[in-house]
Amino acid sequence: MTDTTNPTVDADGRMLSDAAANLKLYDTASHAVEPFVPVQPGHVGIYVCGATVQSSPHIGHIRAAVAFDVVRRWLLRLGYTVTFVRNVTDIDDKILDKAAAAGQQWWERAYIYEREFTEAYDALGVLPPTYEPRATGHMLDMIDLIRRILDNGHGYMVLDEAGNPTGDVYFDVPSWPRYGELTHQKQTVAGAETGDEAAAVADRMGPSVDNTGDDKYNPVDPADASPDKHDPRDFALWKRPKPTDPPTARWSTPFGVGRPGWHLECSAMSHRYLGDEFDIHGGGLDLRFPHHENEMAQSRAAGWGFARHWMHSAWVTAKGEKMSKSLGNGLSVPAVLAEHPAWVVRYALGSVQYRSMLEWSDQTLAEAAAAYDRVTNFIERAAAAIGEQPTRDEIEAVGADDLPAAFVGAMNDDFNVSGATAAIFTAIREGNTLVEAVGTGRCADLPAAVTAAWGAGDAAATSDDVKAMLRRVLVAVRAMLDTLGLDPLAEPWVNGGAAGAADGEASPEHAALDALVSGQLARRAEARKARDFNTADAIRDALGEAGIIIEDTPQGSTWSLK
RNA sequence: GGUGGGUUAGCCAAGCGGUUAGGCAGCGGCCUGCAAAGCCGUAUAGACGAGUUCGACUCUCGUACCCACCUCCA
Repeated sequence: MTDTTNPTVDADGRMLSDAAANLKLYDTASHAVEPFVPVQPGHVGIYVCGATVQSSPHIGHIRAAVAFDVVRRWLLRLGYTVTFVRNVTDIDDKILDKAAAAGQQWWERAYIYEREFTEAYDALGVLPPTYEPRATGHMLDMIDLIRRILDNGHGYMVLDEAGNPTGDVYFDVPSWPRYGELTHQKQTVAGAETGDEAAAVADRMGPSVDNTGDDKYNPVDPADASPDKHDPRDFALWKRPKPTDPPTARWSTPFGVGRPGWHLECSAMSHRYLGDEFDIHGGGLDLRFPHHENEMAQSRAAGWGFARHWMHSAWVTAKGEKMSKSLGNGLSVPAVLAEHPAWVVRYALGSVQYRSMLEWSDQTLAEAAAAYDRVTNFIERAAAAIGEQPTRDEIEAVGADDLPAAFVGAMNDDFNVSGATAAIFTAIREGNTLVEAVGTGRCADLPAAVTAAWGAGDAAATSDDVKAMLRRVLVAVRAMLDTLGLDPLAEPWVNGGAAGAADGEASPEHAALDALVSGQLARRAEARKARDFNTADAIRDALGEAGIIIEDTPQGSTWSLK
């Protein structure tokens, strides 16, 4: 059934939405928002740098994961198939050091924190990656990559006096004139040499070094400058063991015994799962330089096209400071989830565009909690008004072209989630108007904006027409929320204490509570009917004391947990 | 010093050369026995200085301030 002449249909016959043609991304390398064109029509390959599993995840780590989860979910809505790779760095100096200090095996520590990260991702509705490679599982890929770089003349081994490999292998930065093409850092100290394009570009932008050749703002620490390096910019591809490294952290290679350099891992793993050239490489902003610059140099020096677009997510700040600087103060994900519902945390993390700094504060969380109430109130009221709650299958099947244009435009504009959220709230407001119309039976005089957006044609006004409109709003709202990972009736929220299990089976506890509360509500309804408001208010107050909130509607009273 | 990002009303946060962003908080109204929820309306903006323009928050230049990254080991 595949129509290979139609570029909007991929190899699996999956339809790409019309909206997919308008997706634009900011690219770190070009510093511009530009149209997204995939390497392979209908398919997107993404590699995101995952965690170095050395300690518990904090809110800053998870923000990046949520940001790229939204990227992935929107690409899926657009109709793309997506191969999403997020690695685990499970061998690293810090892991070795911290494990040794804690009396752990390094792999023991890595596994413990890898599980914590996985639990955090799951709790916040971050979809599992298509592949989640560990660095230690890809030694052969790394060795192959080093060999390619050496063969191409862009790296060198450090030999001992007897001419044997020491285990140190460096990337030869001066041999790669395109070095700096991602972050455009100033590359030369002694002035631009001929042929160094990046340096020439950098030099045109202005000098970074004073007349004496010193750079007081960026001094090179002599202790860090290995005498084996040919150039101070060269970075390690492979590292000989430190005396303190345990025997289990040493791998034999043609270049000597040792372990991988940090940058090498991601180049090797991204190539294994995504091939020579792929669409998007993401990560936290602090990875731009040197990590991603070096990855790019390595992979391209190995002869691969590597990533076409670079996306970097910004910080979470606390009191204006980058989160990582204020660690140890209860902002680990488990600590935050102990105090706030997961949905609220996810909303707060995803409430601004990925390139904007996100200030983490009580107010951020309070606004997210208010958003939760507004969203779930609408979803419950709308479902009650139309007599059903659309299934998850129906929500997931909604394509980008069926969503409000304002939402699509915002998401296509480099994932402007603020604009997208505005579209959701606008739809909720219009949906609430329809809920009122159904409840009161006054269906004749709906606002023109509402019928224009959700009506099926002429401005008919029967109750069934209004319900049909409301159903469209409800499906669209939930699908938009789902694109942000926030449909309250999706996993993991639906079983995680979210109110209103309208789509699923109620828990036994909920059923028991419902029976008890319903009895009280029946008593109260009788009291109200008899205009005995003292009794009615007393019942409401008593339930309120127990954390149960009563709301009176034209269809009767409902309850929910505070 | 280099590189990148930013400065929008009480707070958070968008689009847009002239037409309501959105949310939270506030105020007025409707609905309600009273609430809650919801709906309608509404005040307070665009760091500063110049320029382009019939018109700039939006474009250009400059200034100030804030934040981050800067060479294995975020």
